[in-house]
Order: sequence, then C-alpha cells, then structure tokens
Amino acid sequence: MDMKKTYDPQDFESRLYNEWESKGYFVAKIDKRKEPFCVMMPPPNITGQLHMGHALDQTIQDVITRYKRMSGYCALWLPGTDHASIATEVKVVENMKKEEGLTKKDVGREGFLQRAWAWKEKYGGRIEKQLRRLGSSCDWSREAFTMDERCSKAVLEVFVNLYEKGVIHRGDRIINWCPSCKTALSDAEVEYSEQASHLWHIRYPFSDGSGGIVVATTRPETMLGDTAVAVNPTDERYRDAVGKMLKLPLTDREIPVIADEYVEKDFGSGAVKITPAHDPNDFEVGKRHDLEVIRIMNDDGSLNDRAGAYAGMSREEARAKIVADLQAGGYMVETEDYKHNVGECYRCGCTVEPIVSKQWFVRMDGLAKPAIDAVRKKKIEFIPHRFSKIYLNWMENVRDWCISRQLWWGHRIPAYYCEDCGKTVVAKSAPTVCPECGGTRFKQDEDVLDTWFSSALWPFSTLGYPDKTEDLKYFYPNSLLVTAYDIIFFWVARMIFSGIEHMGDIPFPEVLIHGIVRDKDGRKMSKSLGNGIDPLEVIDKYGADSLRFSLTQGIAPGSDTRYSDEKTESARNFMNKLWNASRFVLMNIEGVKPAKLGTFRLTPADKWILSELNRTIKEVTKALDKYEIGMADGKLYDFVWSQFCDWYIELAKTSLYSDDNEKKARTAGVLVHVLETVLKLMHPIVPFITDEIYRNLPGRRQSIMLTDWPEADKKYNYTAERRRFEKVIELIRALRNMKAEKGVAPAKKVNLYLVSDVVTARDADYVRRLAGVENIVFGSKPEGKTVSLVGAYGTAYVPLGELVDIDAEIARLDKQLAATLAEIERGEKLLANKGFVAKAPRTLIDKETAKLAANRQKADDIRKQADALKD
RNA sequence: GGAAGCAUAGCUCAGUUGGGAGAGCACCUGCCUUACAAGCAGGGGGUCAUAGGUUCGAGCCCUAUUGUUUCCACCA
Repeated sequence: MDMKKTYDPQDFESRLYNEWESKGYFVAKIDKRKEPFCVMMPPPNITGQLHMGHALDQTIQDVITRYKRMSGYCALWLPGTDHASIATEVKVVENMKKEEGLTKKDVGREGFLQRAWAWKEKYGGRIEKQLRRLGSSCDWSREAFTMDERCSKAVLEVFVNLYEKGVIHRGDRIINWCPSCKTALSDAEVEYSEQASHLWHIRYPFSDGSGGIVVATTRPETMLGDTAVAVNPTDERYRDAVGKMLKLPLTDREIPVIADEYVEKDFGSGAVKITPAHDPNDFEVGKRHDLEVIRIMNDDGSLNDRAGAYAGMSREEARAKIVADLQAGGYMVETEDYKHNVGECYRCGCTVEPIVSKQWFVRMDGLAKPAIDAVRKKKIEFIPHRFSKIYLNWMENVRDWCISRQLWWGHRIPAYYCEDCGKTVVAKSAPTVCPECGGTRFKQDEDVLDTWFSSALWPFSTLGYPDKTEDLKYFYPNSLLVTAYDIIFFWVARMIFSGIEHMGDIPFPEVLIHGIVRDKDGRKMSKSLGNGIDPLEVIDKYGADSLRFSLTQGIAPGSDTRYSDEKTESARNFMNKLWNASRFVLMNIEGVKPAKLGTFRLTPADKWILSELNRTIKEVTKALDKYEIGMADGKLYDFVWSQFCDWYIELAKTSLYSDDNEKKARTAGVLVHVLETVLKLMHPIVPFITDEIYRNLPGRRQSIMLTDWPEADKKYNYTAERRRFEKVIELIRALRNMKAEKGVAPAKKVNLYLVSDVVTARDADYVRRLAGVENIVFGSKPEGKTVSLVGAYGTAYVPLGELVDIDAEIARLDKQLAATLAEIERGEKLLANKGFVAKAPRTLIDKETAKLAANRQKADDIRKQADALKD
C-alpha cells in the first residue's frame, strides 16, 4: 500500500486524467451490439473562461456519461466550442484597439478575421484545458467548433435549403439595433430592465390653427420621425380631428390624424404619435395606413440629417435639447414621472434602438408547429416537467427570427448579388453566371449569421450532417441534453425545430434542465458584483472531486444552487474520510489473503453491511436513472460515512485484531468487496479519488473506468438479520448514551447483564468493543441496584457503582417512562380509530399493534426498575 | 398584465406513489480510542408560511391568502 496519511488530490488528478485520455477511454467506439448514449456538450464560448455554471453543467454531464458508460452503453459525450459571433467580435475589437491602436475599418475584413482566428487559437484552447481539470470524460477525438469545416458545411446546407423552401427571406422590418455593437439583434437577445424616466405630454397644433392634440411619449426625440398621430376610431373626443392635419413641432412637416384600433383610449391622452421607423407597433400602424417611414438615426445611435437642426447629436443630447425646445416653444404640456421597461443588448448592456432595417429572417410559423407538437405529445420531455410549459409558451408566441448580424466574425451569409441586375443568388458557393442577366460580377452579402444559427444545428452538424456518416446514423437522435434554464429559448428551442426540419426527427428525447450557481448569499455570480468564484482556484485548493461533489450535493433538477467554500470543505472532508477508510482496509489486508465471498460463513455484521450495501446500490442506481445526482450523493455519503466507517469498520476490528488468521481473511474479503463496490458507485461523481484508490486494491491494476456498474446481489438481502442487527446497534448506542449522560468516560469498562431474545453470545464481541464493556452475563440481572436500559433489544443492566447518583437514575427512568406512556397513548388512539383499522393497510396495523404491545412491556419493565431503585 | 418556482432546525437544503420530521454546517458536553482532529462519541434545537378543505391519517393532494424569486409580454 502506498497511500499518504492525508488525502491530497494534487498528487494524482492530472496524472490520472492524462492517462485516461491518452489510453482512449473517452473515445466512443461504435459498437452495434451496444446501445448508444449520446450527449452533446453545450459549447462554451471561445472567449470564455470556465465559471461555476460550466463546472456544474460539466459535472452533471460527466456523471451521467460515466454512469452510462459503466452500465454498458456506447457512451459519447461530444465536446466543442462556440465562435460566439458578437461576444468574440467585441473582444477582438477591444484588444485590437488596445494592442495596436487600430479599428476594424483600419484593418479591413480580411485583417480582422486573421486577428479573430488568432484569438480563437489562443483562447479556444484555454477553456478546453480547464474542462480537463474538472475531469470531463468527453470524446476529444470528435471535438467540434461551430466555425470548423464540418459545422460550416452544415450551416451552408441548411441556409440554402431554408431559402429554397422560402423559409428564409430578406426584407425591411423593425429590428432591435444595438448602437454600440452596431448590429441587429434577435428578440431573444434583448433584455428588459425597469428604468425611471418621464412621460412627456406634448401638444401638436392643428395646421389650421384650431387648437391641437396632446400626445404622450417616453421617447420625445423620435418625434422628428413622426408621420401621423393616431386615435382610437371609437373615441368621441377626437371624432372630428380624424383626417385633419397637424403641424409637427420643431419641424416644417405636417402630419395627419388617423384612426386605428391599436390605440387605447384610456392611456395617457388617448392620442399616440406614430413613428414607423422607430417603433414596432408604429411600424405596423404605418403599414396599415401607408405612412411614410422616416428613419432619423444613424447606426451609432446619433441623429442623421433627417433630424434637421438636431443632426449629429447623440440620442441623449437630442432628447435633452428637444425637451428644452418644446418647453421654450410652449408645446410641453406636462412632464410626468414614469417607470417603464427599456430594452438592452444582452452582450453590452447598451439601450437597444428599434430601427427599420433590411435584414434576413427565418419564418417561424411552419417550423414552430412540429416543434410544439413534439413536446406536447411527449416525444421530448423536459425534466423537470414545468419547463415544457415555458418552452411551449415561448414557441407558441415566437416571432420571425432575425438572423443577420452586421458583424464579420461568423458564418457569412451565402447570398450573392449580381452587380449588373441586382438579382439575389443564394448558393453554397459563389455563382459564376447570373441566371437573370448573364452577368458575371457578384458581391457577397456583407453580413454574418446569428451565432445561434449554427448552435441550433449542433446535435447533427457535429456528427457529420449533411453527410450520412456512421456517427450520424448511430448517435442521432442524441439521448439527452443537459443545460441551464437560461438558454432554453436561445438554444434548446432552436435545436428542436432545426432537428425536426433537417433530420426529420427530434434531436433528443429528454432535456435535463439544471439551475444556475449562485453565491453563498443567493446572488447571481457576476463580473459587476465581483462575487464570482473561479472553479480553477477551488480545484487548486480542494481538488476537482471535492468541487464536483460540492456542486452536486443536494441539487434537484431545475433548481438553483449556492456555492460556498464551507460546502466544498465538507465535501473535501468526505473525500478524506473515504481515503482513510481505504487506507484502513489496505493496511489490514497486508499479509492477509482476503477470502472470496461465498466461500465462508458470514458474521452478523457482514450480513448487515452487505444488506445495506445492496440497498445503497439500488438507491443510487435509481437516483442516477432519474438524473437525481443530489440524491445519489446523499445516499453514498450516508452509506460510506455513517454505515461503513462508523459501524462496519469498527465492528470488523473485532476479527481483524484477533489472532485468528482465517477470521481476518474473511473479514478482509468483505471489507474489500464493500469498498470496491462503493468506489464504483462513487466513480461517476468523484472519478479521480475512486480510480486512485481502486488501483491500490489487490489485483486491480486497470482503471476503474473499465469496470462494470455494480448490481445488487439477491444473495445478500438478509432482511431479518439486518433488522436484528439494528437492535445490536441500538444496544451499543444505549450503553454509550448512558455513559455520556452519567459522565462516565467512554473508555471506562463496565460489566453488563443482558436479558434479551435478540442479542446473543455471537454479538458479545461487538458490544464489548464498541460500547466499552468488560464482561457480559446473559439471561440474568445482577444483585443490588442497577442502571437499566430498556429497548428493542430487551433489558440491559449495569451494576450501579458509586459513580452513579440514584436520584438521577430514578429521574431518568421517570422521564423515559413518560415518553413511553405517550407512545402507548398514541398507539391506543390510532388503533381505537375505526377508520384507521378499516382502511389502513394490514401491514401498518400489524406494525402498530406489535409496537403497542412492545411499549406496554417496556413501560412495565421501566416501572419495575424504578421501583427497585426506590427500595 | 400573464405564468411558474420557492416558503421545513440558527444557516444551506433533502424529504422519492399520503402512513411517527432528516442531513450537512453552526452550537453544547466529553475524547489525540494504533484509518481519519479534514476525526470519534453523546446532546440540545422545528405548530413543516397562514387559513380552510379532501382523507382513518397531510410537510406531501385541493382552494385561498401572505412573503419571496424568476421567466414571458411591453400600452405610447
């Protein structure tokens, strides 16, 4: 045996990972005789650093993958990274500015892409190394990147297909524009936050000088783009105004009053300024009434020359100036404090601007329907189930998906425009001749695709689609998707409709949703709060196994978890416990050949621990089958610490420390069997320590990764013996408790007289060793005054030495008697209840009846003991 | 405005088809007992948010209320 006294994960974690990887243990070799189990790793951003969210997500996937692999599946966990178009581009631009003092314009598209790829080479590898430190058993030989050749081919295929089906189209619509990133965003990429602002009431005078109409707005600067004022057609107040012209303040334009159902009579003044170029609702109203669309903003959010005197000002400057000018001109009727939600870019936090713009869209109605059905008909199940509601709600109300981005880092849109006639050609490669005019000069669309367009294809693009590869045939549909709830819309929903559309089948039958990792006070970890904890630092300090155990402890699907060093410390202590229990086992089999189970008669303690082991195998297996890792953690923790270490190892010492070598060999056999099984059960959760210990076991030189998942052996279901032995344990506990209560040192040996039907001479050594007993006399009570302990094991008598106070002993017995009488009353009441006797299950009634009889007996015994002392 | 989750010991959370309330940490007492002080033994501590209901029986099922968190929508 070569194990240090204290658990030190730094000694072996890296060494083991390198070995696993170099020996190819993570590689899924297609084997038609085995059932496939395939999980796709949600690809981390190449710009990213490993954070606690990844650590949790990775751990869950790794636990499940390792469990399935040991259970005989051909398990593939396919890793990869995401190019993260917008996030990466922002970082590369920043870096370029800092390092070289250059802008995108300075270096041009080619120069920029060179730098972006260099960035990817530099940082893409960083997160992969970090995943390795966690112990992730993913198949690096199949590693993918959303912009690699494989995935790019799939993107082209899908784009062209959807275009030819008319699902992808290009048009002028209101989109969300980020003036800082200078690109369009999808609806999902906008986050809303409540901000304190004002509702400005502005008077627009009629052109004919006959008064005016007051409109309310939160965006006064957009008035420069107004092309109408709308009122509700049923609104009596404005009946006569409809059709008249208004003079738009601060401009020389005139705009009409129109009637449209969209306007709520009860809100504000009941009249709305209509700015079709800068508001989605207004855009719709404008289409209905054929209004002019006047865009007054540049791409950077500043006002353009359609804004007259305000041209060149930023949004904020223009608002202040316009408000001041309106007040000066006597147009401002009222300024009201007002709270409302403002949309912000999910990447940079900048306020997004709804702007009319020419973009590419995916038409969603046709795609959404089968994706809704798949979840409704339970072909895809969310775990926990409530997330399917969230998914359905979103999918049922989804609007067309804006997929073009005015960026350079990403999949460039495969649309080519004929420079002679303007014809659009969408194709996998650049066309040579225009089908319209025969021209030969083309210009490719400048835009790239939303980064989520490629991640939507992840379940099949990574397997070789559109080629019909062996991988694709064997591993599609995948088996399970694991992710946090915050990307259900971005990613999960889009994978579902993409899989159905392009593969003709759902991408996965189950989606396991987990929560996010919060700090110890329940706050979201974030850069701005500075409360993030680096998983790598935790691994350096406590080891990857402790982090994995800590993160999964007590988690339930779908709910958030809190990280604290205290939890990790406790997990580390558990690792240390397992380490030392193993050392104990190994120390005690040195020079002893552990006997093979089944070749000898088991002791009561052996039968007890083997029964408990069986229960643990069943419970852990059941928990992992349901992906309840927190439950599995709990069962293992309890078995290893409270049963194996606290009891069995102590019980085992009765034979290990004897002179009987055969006895020692038998106990060693049981110890090794239990330890080995526990290591296997724990391996998916804490892979490093379990393999390190496993290789120290006699005759096991190979990795535990190559072993099979344990199965409960019916031979070891000693139910009756287990229950009996629990009473032996109860007796030992009662004796310890009595000593503690009376201030007797635990090491002080006492003599014991035991009247019992269940605890017999074969248990004597256990009681002597674990309860600090010198001699045991069976079947009789001693002369003189005694302390008596009454329990399920019978009655135990300890001669009352001078150490013990008689009054205190009587008081203790009185207290116990009262508790027992209360129990009797409860039982009598329950059994007197006709409803209970009539309707409760037979076994329960029997149990209660027996318990009542036992308690009556116990009360009698206690009374007798108390009386004896009082004499 | 719509929807969902959560509410159990001082703290963080379990509680598996309804059948005597649990763990870890913290706290108190006693122990360096030859695997482990990152430990051992013992102990105290809860009207399971509130009010009804279903049931022989409710932490668990139903209804309402309160508190709290989150998601969706975005009426200017």
